[in-house]
Amino acid sequence: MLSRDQSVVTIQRELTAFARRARAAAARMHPELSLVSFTLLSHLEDQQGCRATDLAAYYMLDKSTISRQIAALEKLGFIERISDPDDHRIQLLQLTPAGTAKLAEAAELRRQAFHERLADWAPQDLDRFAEYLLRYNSLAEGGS
Amino acid sequence: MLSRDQSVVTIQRELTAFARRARAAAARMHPELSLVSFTLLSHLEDQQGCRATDLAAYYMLDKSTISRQIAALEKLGFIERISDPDDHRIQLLQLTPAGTAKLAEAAELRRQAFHERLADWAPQDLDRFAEYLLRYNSLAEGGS
DNA sequence: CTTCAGCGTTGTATTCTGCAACTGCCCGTG
DNA sequence: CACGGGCAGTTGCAGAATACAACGCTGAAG
Repeated sequence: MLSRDQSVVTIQRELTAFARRARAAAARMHPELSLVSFTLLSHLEDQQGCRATDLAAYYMLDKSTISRQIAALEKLGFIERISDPDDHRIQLLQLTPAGTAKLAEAAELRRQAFHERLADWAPQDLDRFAEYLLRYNSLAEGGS
Repeated sequence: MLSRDQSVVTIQRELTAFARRARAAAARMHPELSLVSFTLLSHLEDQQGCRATDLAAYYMLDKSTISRQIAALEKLGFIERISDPDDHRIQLLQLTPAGTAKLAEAAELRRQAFHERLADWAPQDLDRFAEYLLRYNSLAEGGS
């Protein structure tokens, strides 16, 4: 077994390597939907809609970046803005049917790719890997 | 236990979420060294030097992108190019002492952050998580 | 009413990235 | 030996993503 420090270094290195390739890999899988767009749509689906500021906070992006991404996605017809009647500063962002469909299509491509890559894994290993990632990311949510 | 499909979907989602934040997180940790620069330097250290083309292939980046990154890192004095005497097309890229020091400094910051985040984990879980990531990435190396 | 804070947009500059064209070099074939 | 093809790397160019700062609008607190 690796020492604690070796394990941490390995985890760090491998997660970084993955992150480094994720953008290009996502772009190859579905050229029309960048990694950012894809994750934003996913988030909207999971959350059943949310505000632009929430997206910015969650993904550590500037609100201006989100604003432009949102504008592009709206122009494509994938999301719509619903003004909050109580507070006109707030826009609730939601997926349109077209956006839901597009997201499902991209997600299916990704799902297939992941399934292929993980085809050889034992179910127990998959389960544990998923659990570890969840645990890691839940810790990361608060800060760095 | 989760079903195989649930596990795969979770792995996909969580890896993507991590990738989405990695750049910003890395930028906050050491503003002088972008995620790309950091990973390139790390790769050079691990491999004891390699060619620009190898970096491009490994990280799925265009060779022009690598070329520019390399040029910037050379200008900063972090790497040096050594022409292969047998084949003048080839440049062996290597870390300079300054590059090694800079990398160590950034790596230490990252290592601390990871250690903190993983402080609560049992050694066995760390070991398995590291193993899973290695296994996943080694499969990914060839293609998507 | 006035001031302040929160949400979102827009202007501007920087950085990253890919594609295509180009140079220089190596190697195999005729 | 000359030539053509292929590999390594660079550069010109354009597009996208991003951050920072300044602004406008709205709501809330005093």
